[in-house]
Amino acid sequence: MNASRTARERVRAELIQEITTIARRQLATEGASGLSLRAVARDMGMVSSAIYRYFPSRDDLLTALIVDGYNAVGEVVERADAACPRDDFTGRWLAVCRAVRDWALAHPHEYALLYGSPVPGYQAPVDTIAPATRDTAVFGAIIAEAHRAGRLSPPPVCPEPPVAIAADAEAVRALMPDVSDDVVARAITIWTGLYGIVNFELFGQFDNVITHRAELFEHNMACLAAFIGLTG
Amino acid sequence: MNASRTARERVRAELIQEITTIARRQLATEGASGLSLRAVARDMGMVSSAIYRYFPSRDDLLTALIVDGYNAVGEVVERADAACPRDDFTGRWLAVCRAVRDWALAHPHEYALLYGSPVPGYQAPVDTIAPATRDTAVFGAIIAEAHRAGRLSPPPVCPEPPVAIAADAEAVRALMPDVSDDVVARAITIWTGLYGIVNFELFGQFDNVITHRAELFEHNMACLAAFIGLTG
DNA sequence: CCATCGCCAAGAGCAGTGCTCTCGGAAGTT
DNA sequence: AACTTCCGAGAGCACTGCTCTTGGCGATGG
Repeated sequence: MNASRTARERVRAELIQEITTIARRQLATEGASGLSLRAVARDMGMVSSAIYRYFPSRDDLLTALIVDGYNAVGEVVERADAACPRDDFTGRWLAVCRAVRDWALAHPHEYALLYGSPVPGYQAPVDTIAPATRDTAVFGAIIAEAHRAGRLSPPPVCPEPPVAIAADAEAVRALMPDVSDDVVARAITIWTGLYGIVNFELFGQFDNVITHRAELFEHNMACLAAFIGLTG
Repeated sequence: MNASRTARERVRAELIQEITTIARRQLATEGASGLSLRAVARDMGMVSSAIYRYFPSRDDLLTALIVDGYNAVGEVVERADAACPRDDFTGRWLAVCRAVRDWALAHPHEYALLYGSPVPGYQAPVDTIAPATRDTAVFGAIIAEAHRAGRLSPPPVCPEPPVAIAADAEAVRALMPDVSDDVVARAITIWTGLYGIVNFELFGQFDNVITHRAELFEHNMACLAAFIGLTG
């Protein structure tokens, strides 16, 4: 029957859920390299080989955690954006920046798994691509809507973008239609700038140098907003 | 005698050198997590326990590689800067940016060890601090000398930096005397921006999105130079 | 209702890891 | 020549990811 089969499937799904939950807890305390299938099995009162019924390899478990992580940061970013007045574009940008940083500080090991050095030998499967673009889509929407509302006027400090990046810009424009190549390039600049400063804070480059990190971050993001020409 | 003692010391130093060389080769091919003391020992025809006479733990070997890595990128940056006319500040900035990116692309695993996710449980000892600031010192010098030469005029796009970061700015000013808090904040922005884009390129965030990476990088760095007000 | 098939936990086992300990020999010191 | 120090070798511990086999339990089909 379908019912019984779904019962089987249900307990299976629940076990998978429990495995990822325990794995995420381990990831949070030990870090990615300390994630051990055997330890997860021990925590569940199972034998290590049983785990392999649900995750064929450690990398598959990592993939599940990565997908969860991208979705978590994506959701946090979407919520932060949604909580802002639609026409406060600078506010929306700052809100999503704070959301990213706060989530990163709260889940440093998960963040490192997403945006840090890739695990050697690990090739991100296609399943991770879609969740990985959730936050980026929000950024793109903010820029696109600000542009459409006429609230985007980039100050003329940048040189003209080279023609070589026109093709890439065309692809990126899927996220933010109608903006110029110059704006696309600036968007990439502030996008990488956001994650660059979060990386430096989390990965230790600010140690012994910068102490008022929240204030610096806030100011930095405001400057990047001004750099791309967000007004208000 | 001193001579014999130094003979002992010399063969010891040579062995340490050989260990780090082999370890660096392994790091380049396998990545940090694939670095194995036993494999290094095998490559040297030693038994694994003998390695511990020279490096008390795997982390100590990692530390040696990290120090070497910081010095390598520091030297590359210094050379790139030194090859430029002293008063071509924009050119110097772009040259060091390219040097960082080229080195990162040539030594991805070493770069990841320096600027990627920290190895869990690994605490960078004080020995790594000084080498880690070699590249930063070059950046600071470029900004400072441009300011002194009157060739630094930041466009007025940024809000005023908050007073909270004044203390940090004072510390950073050791690298670039006499500049304003605003310039310090912008310097941090372009500094994190440089490594942010290199991180994204190396760690896979540009995959399936950006193909003309050298051109985008070049343009991006030129924009950051304009952002901090480098003229010429 | 019974036989069958498929899923799954358990255990043993392999090859590898970091690291510790002991032992014996060689090199340097007095 | 005796002694101390250093160092390589080997065995061993606890751990890892992963594979294979075994046996049982539950769902399925006749």
